[in-house]
Amino acid sequence: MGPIRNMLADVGITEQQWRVLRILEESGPLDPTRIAEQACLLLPSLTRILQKLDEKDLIGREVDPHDRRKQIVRITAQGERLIAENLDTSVQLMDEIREQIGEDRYEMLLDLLNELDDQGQEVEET
Amino acid sequence: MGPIRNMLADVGITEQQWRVLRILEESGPLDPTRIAEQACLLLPSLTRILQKLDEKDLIGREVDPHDRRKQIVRITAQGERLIAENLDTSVQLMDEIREQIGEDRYEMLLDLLNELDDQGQEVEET
DNA sequence: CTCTATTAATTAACATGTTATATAAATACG
DNA sequence: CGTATTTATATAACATGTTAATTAATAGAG
Repeated sequence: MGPIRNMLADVGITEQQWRVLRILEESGPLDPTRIAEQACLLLPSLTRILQKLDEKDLIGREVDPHDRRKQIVRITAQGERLIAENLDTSVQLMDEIREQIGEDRYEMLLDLLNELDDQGQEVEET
Repeated sequence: MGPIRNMLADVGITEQQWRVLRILEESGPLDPTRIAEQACLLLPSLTRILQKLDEKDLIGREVDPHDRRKQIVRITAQGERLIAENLDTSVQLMDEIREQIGEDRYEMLLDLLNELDDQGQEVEET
């Protein structure tokens, strides 16, 4: 179990749920499609994750009054509290990982993964 | 859907099942623990994959006579035929991916991922 | 030799990945 | 205006990832 996964298990959420929460906290209210883009998740996965976060009262959802197909998802005060209580530890753990592999190598890895991801998108469009 | 996944879907197996089959074809009969190591799979996942491959008669299994806790898993003639009929296409598709990202970058990516794996770390974005 | 600890594999329970399909609402268009 | 198409989200069905618990067999200590 990764150290970050350990920490999150203690507060009862998964890595993806944490990821979605952080996106909502940083970017403000969003509709599911945009959350999925930012989190690199497919919509069926995101649907389930939002249902879990909703049950835990970490997010709230309203129908978009301008387009009733859409939702507006926003983090709750309780969700913000959960982030505030764990962000420092999370950042610290990420720093340790970056240190162990090396800052430059870490950046390179992220670049390569993004490049691979971009390529995957192109292939889909044919 | 990735191009390789597409090809495998046509013959009715998944990428992981293909991966396990190829390991058995290259390395010969193995016990599940060693297959899991080579395929970077956890044993519970491998257990299910072996069950599926067994149902499709692509592998066979016997109890190890020297240690009856262990199994000896081997690919069947039908499994070897499936690989023979698809290996060329698979290698071709992988070559295309390597070309698109670049040979040097591809090697670098594999190195970095192996390094991460050696450290027992995981790619976790906060 | 017996009892306990360890090992190999499986099962259970839950979360996510992936593709196909469904449903409702908005848009396009004749 | 009414119907066909598109868009946003959800559901279904199956495969895998992940951790804990279980079972059967072996190895080891006393």
